[in-house]
Amino acid sequence: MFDLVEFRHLKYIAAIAETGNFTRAAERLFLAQPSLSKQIKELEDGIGIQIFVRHHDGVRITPAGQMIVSYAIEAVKARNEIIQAARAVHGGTIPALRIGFSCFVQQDVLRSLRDAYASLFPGCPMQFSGGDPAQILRRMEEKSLDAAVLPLPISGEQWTVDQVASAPLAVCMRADDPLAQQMEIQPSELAKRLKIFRNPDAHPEAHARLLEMLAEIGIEPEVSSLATTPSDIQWMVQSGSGMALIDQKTPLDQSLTTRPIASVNWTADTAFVHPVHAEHPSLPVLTRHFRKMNGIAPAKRTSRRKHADDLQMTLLA
Amino acid sequence: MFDLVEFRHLKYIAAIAETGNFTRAAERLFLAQPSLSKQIKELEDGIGIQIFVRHHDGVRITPAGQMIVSYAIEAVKARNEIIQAARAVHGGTIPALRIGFSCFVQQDVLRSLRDAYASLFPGCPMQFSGGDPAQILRRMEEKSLDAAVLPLPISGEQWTVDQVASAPLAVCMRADDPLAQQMEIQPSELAKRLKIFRNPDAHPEAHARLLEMLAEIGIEPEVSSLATTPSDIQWMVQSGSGMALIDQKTPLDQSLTTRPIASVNWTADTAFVHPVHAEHPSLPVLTRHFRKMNGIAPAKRTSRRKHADDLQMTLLA
DNA sequence: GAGGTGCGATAGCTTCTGTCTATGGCCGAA
DNA sequence: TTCGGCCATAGACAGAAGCTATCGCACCTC
Repeated sequence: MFDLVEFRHLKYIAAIAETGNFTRAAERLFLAQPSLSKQIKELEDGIGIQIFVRHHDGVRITPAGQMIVSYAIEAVKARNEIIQAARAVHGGTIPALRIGFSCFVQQDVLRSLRDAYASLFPGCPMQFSGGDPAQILRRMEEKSLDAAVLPLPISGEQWTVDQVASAPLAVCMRADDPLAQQMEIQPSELAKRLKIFRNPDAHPEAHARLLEMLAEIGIEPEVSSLATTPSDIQWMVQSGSGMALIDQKTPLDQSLTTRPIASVNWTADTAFVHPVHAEHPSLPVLTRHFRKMNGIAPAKRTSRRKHADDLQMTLLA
Repeated sequence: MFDLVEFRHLKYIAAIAETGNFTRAAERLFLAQPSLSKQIKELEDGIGIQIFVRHHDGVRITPAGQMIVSYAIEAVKARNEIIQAARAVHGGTIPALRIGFSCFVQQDVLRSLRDAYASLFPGCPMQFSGGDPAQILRRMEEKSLDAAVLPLPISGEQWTVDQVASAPLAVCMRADDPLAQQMEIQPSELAKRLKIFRNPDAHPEAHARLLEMLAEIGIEPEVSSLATTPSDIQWMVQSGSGMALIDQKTPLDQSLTTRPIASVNWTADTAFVHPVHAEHPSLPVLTRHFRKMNGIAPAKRTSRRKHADDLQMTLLA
């Protein structure tokens, strides 16, 4: 009974749903319209579900049909991508996936990426190479890297960006700093002490954005120390050169601590980035994988607060 | 080229992979062995991927084949479940999905569930009903509820449990409490002041687990106030009856605040639970949906700290 | 209201293909 | 050597998917 449903049908269903019209769907499928009608009718009868309601001016989709339509579109795309990727694996034409990453990206993110890749592309090698975001983007443009894990923001039409992690942005300071007695750091206090930054050349866009955000809460920091790695930053903070802003998940030296900034809710976000016109055959599958996660994730997305009060549920006792 | 691949093939591939043998797979599929051989051969030739390596004593799976095999198994199952569910929707035989929830579950989790259901089962009604976890489990056994969103732990062979949210477990206290000046609460201090608990009858397993965890860090609390809702707890804390442990995401009254417990990393986890032998036709699809999220999720799962810290334990709210 | 237009359904024929049975080749165990 | 297990090949056949031609229906225009 389920076996009546073949990919062929799913493709037809997707085309009909997208054109809203058997005739045009048939054209798009290079098929005669009666063939299409017949296939769909037999399918509907076979599985006992009416998918489309025929009108004189096209078709409407039933609720049950909508379920099938969404599924069909997804399923066909997934099939094609998997086969494409498996073909590449089989042909041995999968070169190592060359991933660039910033040393400011948390290791567990890289680990997750590695694990996901290993399970999706068994036996296919990866190469990781660290570097500045600016340099890594350049290397992706030169095609000496396939993809990267980088701190946001990354803008530009040429990049496909999927956020994969997010952590609060916090003030890093010495644990024995008097300010560490406070729960949160006030912007006014931060303004005087925030002096350690990443080298702006490493990720100009992120630096600019950070300064912009600081300006919004009235901070125009004196940028006096430039670091290139998280341990540089920690060393600088430790040696008393000032405070820094870091990803709260960064593993910290014992002598250091972090505090949130009062009245804001900033995050350090990390994304999986690759050129829109990807070259490496694994990228569509990987991207699909990430999108699924972010899609309609139940809970976990604190940013969903938007609908805070539209919640109306039938309460039964 | 992709269109050569039909569900029929995926079913065959899955059967061959599972039996390791064309002949037995053919039997299982009620098919003559040559038909199967021919189908697979044509498929392999068509898409240009060798999936199986034929030996005199059966078949091995190539790496590219492995990708396709895993995909095939998943895809066939997904198709069947979707059709099953759509059939139920179409037949109007989908009774309202009756969800029980504990009032200690954060609303955004319920909202996500509602949204996911609405998008997977357009037009199908839900009914929510609040209550104690113990009572809700009982009602699921009696089949007056289909599924529930509950704090972990939930054990027992009869339940299918999928974690859907997790938040740090924190100490809830008055904002003007002297201890609120501290960043973290030491277990020794907590021991004296922790007095407010959920009614143990509401979720005996969680209560027991909480006491066990507290014992591990040397706390044997005096359980002097019993609450049945988060607002009870907040009221009790506010009125000076002691401290409580709560999900850090709980919306707090202004006069209250939370602090982490020093040296541990406990979380309050929430799960989607239903009887293993589910009755409601949407449950396979919903569960599949949640599993996808949790599967190989790249980062985002703060609860993954387990690796770093054995002390981390699944807990209650 | 007559005729035109756009859409889907039906009928009948053709072609393709998935399945069957029968058989062959290969390898290892008895 | 022979037998048994396994997969591949060959040829026949039936069913299914496709095509063309045509119909029916609703709506629009004049």
